[in-house]
Amino acid sequence: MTTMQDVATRAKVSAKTVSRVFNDDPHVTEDTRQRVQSAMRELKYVPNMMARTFREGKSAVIGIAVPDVADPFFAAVTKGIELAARENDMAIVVTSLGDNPSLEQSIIETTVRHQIGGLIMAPIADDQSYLARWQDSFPIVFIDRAPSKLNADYFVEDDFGGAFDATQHLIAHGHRRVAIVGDSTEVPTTRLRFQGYLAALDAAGMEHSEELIALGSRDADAAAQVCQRLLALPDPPTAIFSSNARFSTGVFPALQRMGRTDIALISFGDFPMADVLQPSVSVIDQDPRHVGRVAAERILARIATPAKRFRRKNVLSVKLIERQSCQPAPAVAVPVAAP
Amino acid sequence: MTTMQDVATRAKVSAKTVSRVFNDDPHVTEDTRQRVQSAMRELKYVPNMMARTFREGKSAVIGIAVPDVADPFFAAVTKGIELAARENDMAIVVTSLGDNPSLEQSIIETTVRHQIGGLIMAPIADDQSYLARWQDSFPIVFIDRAPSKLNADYFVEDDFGGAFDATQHLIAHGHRRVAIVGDSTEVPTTRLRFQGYLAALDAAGMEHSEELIALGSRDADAAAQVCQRLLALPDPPTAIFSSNARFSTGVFPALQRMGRTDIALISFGDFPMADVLQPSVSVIDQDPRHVGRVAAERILARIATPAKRFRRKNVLSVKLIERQSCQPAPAVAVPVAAP
DNA sequence: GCAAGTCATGTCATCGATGTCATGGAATTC
DNA sequence: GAATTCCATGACATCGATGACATGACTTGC
Repeated sequence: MTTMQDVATRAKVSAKTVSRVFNDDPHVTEDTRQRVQSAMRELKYVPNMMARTFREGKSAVIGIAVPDVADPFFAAVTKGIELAARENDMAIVVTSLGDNPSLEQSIIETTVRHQIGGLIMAPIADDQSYLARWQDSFPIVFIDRAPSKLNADYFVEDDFGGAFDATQHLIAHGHRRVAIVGDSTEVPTTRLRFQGYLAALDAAGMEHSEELIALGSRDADAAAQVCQRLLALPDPPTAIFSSNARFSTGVFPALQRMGRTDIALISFGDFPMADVLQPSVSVIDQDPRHVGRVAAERILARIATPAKRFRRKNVLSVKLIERQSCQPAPAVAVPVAAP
Repeated sequence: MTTMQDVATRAKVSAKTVSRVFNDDPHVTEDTRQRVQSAMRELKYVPNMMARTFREGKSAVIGIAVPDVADPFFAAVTKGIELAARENDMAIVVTSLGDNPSLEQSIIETTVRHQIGGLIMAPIADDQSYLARWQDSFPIVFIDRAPSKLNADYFVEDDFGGAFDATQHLIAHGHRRVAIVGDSTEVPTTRLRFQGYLAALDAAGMEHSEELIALGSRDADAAAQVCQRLLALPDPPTAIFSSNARFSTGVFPALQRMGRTDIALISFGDFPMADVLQPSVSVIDQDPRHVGRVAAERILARIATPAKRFRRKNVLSVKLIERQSCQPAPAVAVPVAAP
């Protein structure tokens, strides 16, 4: 690895002058500039990022911590962050938090040791107070879920509104028995989506029925089983609102295996191939790439102007993509007594 | 940020002694050890990774460069690398190379500035000779494609064998008109898959027909159009071998839009939801997570034992996952003259 | 013609952790 | 009791880039 000193020696100047040339300092004569530049070329000089940022005390790296980098949603978020970061010459270090909330803190602390210049995370635990002491070292932005027990910037989707729209969409198609499938309401995101669901039923003057509320599944497989149970009810749902994309990839095949593609389905969160399934699945799209971009831009803005004030809470709108999975409910939805 | 010096001052020792305590050096009395440790706790000391690795000249970070982090295949590879890296206390910095080969070098050079401890990349250009000068600074491992004009470790899937198996599978189901859709044969991976395709036809004693070779598409959309053209032929294919997963996500919907789900399809590379599409798509599975893991393990092994010799070329086996998309060819495959 | 200003370049210190060597006291050996 | 070894600890230099400040040459103004 050639250093500035190597280049300096070759160009017969001091290391400082090489630094000046490298950083386009105007106080260098054209002559020396030429000499230094050709020395750099000959020695194939590549700056040691780490030395620079070590000195600055802050690296040109944005840390990203999400539940799972391989999840299509977070992979797209990562892409969005990466593109925005690269435009500003920053790199990204990525970490998966997994699904064990108790590991969150130690994973984050490991990431933080790398002297990151900013952190973007989608939390999985319900207490981020441990991050407080880093807040004045580098900006922290939360995505997907708001932080708990910590004041920090966050960008979340409009969970309530999206769920409301999704449910309303089903109702508008004539469905009166609408089930909701999702994970635990202890997850704030899910709680909001559940509230949106209830609000939409309420707005339509409908009662919600406890048996159609199937929250608390752990994963896509569990969600699939829950569907079976729902459809076995005496008075089964004609439509299902899947409150997250990961579960939808379990719910859809389950419906298919049971031969019940007549059941309407709408998913909070788009997922791969949703548009080419039979029937294609209507979704509430969250535009993950955009989420990543705005989060990254906030980090960059906070780095550039630390004093400036920004809005902490940011709700990103979602939009309903209508496909085929929400056909009208069968005309004879209510069991009628024999005439 | 509290430094070792801060801790030292508080514990009334030198920074060096704090360093010793931190690194479990036995030459410290129990008494001082206690004092230092409590000082560390009180000040919430967290080591400055960057200072350490700057001194060492090499960071505890593995660089990953793939065409697109959001692509499900590479997202899964990344996950595999991450898991293996984390077990060894290494972080990962991820970069997307995009699809413009001429940018590869500059993107990689930007990544390299971060003093990475190793590099795992899936190249997109056809010349990696520019990496030669870093080869003795840190280990480099290629995945998915072998490097060009550079000697380095690589782990590739069995492109030839997988393509052979896929094609043979179609033939075994009675197909005699088997088309291949893919990108340019300038891509080594594609070239090998094409050769596997030809070899399988040959092994079955079949001639290949030029009109069924539809290579050179740029993206999934182009591949979709190519399918239309294929099916419009006077003597159209009854089966299609899609030589990469990304294109399959274009080919499948195209067949569906044309109402030609009777056409058999097999994809080199699994893709999300392939198992729940109608019909579900048979694929050659590459196990991306495993690819990531073995690549990371090689990097770690090279770091741990630089002198040891390893096998450069590593071909990972692939396996055929049979689903529904390869039904037998229609019995009346050849147009017959009216009796 | 000389003081003040301008400008190219260099010297030194710094960021935090740690390897190298020095120091000085205690323990051990003959 | 003197010589030797051991051991805890500290002082200093180091990694590479760069900010603060110094230096010395040359220009400008009156």
